[in-house]
Amino acid sequence: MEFKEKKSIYIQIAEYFSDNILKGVWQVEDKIPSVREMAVQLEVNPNTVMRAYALLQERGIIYNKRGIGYFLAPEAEKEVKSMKKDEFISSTLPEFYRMVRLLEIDFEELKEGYREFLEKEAGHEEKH
Amino acid sequence: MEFKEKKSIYIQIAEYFSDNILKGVWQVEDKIPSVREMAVQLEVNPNTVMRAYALLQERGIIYNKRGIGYFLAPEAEKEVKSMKKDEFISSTLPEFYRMVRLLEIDFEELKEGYREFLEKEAGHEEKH
Amino acid sequence: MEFKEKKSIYIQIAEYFSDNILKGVWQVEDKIPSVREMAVQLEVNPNTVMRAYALLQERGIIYNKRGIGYFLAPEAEKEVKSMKKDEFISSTLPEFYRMVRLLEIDFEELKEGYREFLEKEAGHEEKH
Amino acid sequence: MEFKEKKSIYIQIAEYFSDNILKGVWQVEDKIPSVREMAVQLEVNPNTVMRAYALLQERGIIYNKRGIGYFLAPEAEKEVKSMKKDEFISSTLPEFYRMVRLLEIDFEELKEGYREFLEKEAGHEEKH
DNA sequence: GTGGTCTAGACCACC
DNA sequence: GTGGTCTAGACCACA
Repeated sequence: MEFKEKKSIYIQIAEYFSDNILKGVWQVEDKIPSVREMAVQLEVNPNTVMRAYALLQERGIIYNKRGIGYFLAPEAEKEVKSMKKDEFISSTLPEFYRMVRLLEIDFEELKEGYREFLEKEAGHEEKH
Repeated sequence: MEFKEKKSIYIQIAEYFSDNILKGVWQVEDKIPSVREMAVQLEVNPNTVMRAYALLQERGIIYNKRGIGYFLAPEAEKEVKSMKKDEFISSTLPEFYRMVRLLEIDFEELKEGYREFLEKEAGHEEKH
Repeated sequence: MEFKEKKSIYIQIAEYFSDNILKGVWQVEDKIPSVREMAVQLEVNPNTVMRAYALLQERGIIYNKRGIGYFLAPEAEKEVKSMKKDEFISSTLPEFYRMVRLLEIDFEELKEGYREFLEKEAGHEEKH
Repeated sequence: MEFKEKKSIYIQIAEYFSDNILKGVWQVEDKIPSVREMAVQLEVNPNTVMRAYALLQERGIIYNKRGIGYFLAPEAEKEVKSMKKDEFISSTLPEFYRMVRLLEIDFEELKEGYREFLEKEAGHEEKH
């Protein structure tokens, strides 16, 4: 996994989990990798993974069984979805509209671009 | 002018200028307020304004006449537009598509939302 | 390290790094001293060091790993060399030619002077 | 006359005078243009011209007859020459040697470049 | 008046 | 520990 420059790493890790839950890759009650394991895999400081897990736990997406590990919460998918939706409405969408307006971009172009985006992603999926 | 919590102030100041240039509020060769003046007006430290101006100068949006002040560069509008477009394509748009896809949002809804956004903005303009 | 009066300190710090890279003292991927550390060592304010580092980063000579520190960029030497060469051609050389011409200096003398300069520098190196 | 970005304007004005004296364009005891006249001609603030004249006077290159104007000092050429030589030795030359060494430039190339520089300048002179 | 540099010291997010 | 941002206040050169 590669990290983008701008966002903090622990946020990107948390998003990686959220996205996979939303995509249905992981199922409720699954055990998720331990902090140490994840840290090695991502080549990241364990503290950073810890922080990502703490964030997810705080939002009710995962929970902890002491001495055993972290698990996906029963409500995980619902939580993630509502969280993402809030984020989309309060942050992504306004910024998007603002830019479209400033740059006088045609909405139809964007629709076309989205179609291409979906195709490209479908291509990626097949690879796995 | 109010500042958002997350973005650094000097970035927001720079964006405030960029946006106004794009909106045609300011014209090429206009003198922009002095560092100190702007600092008083925005209730921030002069250093912070200085930093915003330095950023804008570096990007060719404003230029300096020594001992006199800062002025909008001839290429200001072109520079801002190309800069914003790059940002949109490399950052805003991918994030937007990603979210739309994850949340399985209908594109027609967004189009409708955009129409409302424009109306709301038009309302704001009239107030001034 | 001593600073000259005329040039700003942060520029001199940046040049100190550039020169050392060009001389091969530092190698690609080396970690460079932290901002605070450097500030103590040079007896300047951390902000001043920060400014120098920001300048070097902007020019692609160093890069940052968040929470860890600054490192020499893979392209550091190439960047520095092309930068210095540009500076030499656009600034140092024309000024030099202009002065030589005005003062009607013999080029052979300068060649001799350069030989002495190299010897003197070699002497300095041995001291270390 | 156009001014370079980096050097302060009043220094550039002073250098413009020095250079012309050294080139023999102006002769001892010539009256030089009044501050106001010069300011209009150069499209510059009179204060700036004043500062340049003050600098030249301080160095014994021009002198002032009250109510009449500024004149080239008898020793003007000698003064300028010694001043420039000092500047060359203490500033231009060391910087030049330093760069030549860092960039590992061949001295013969520079000699060739100087020949071209002289030819180009000769061309310019003829135009006048 | 203008910008530009620097210090001292604080606070924050991140790893 | 790391960088990054910001404030307050000072001083300087320049037009």
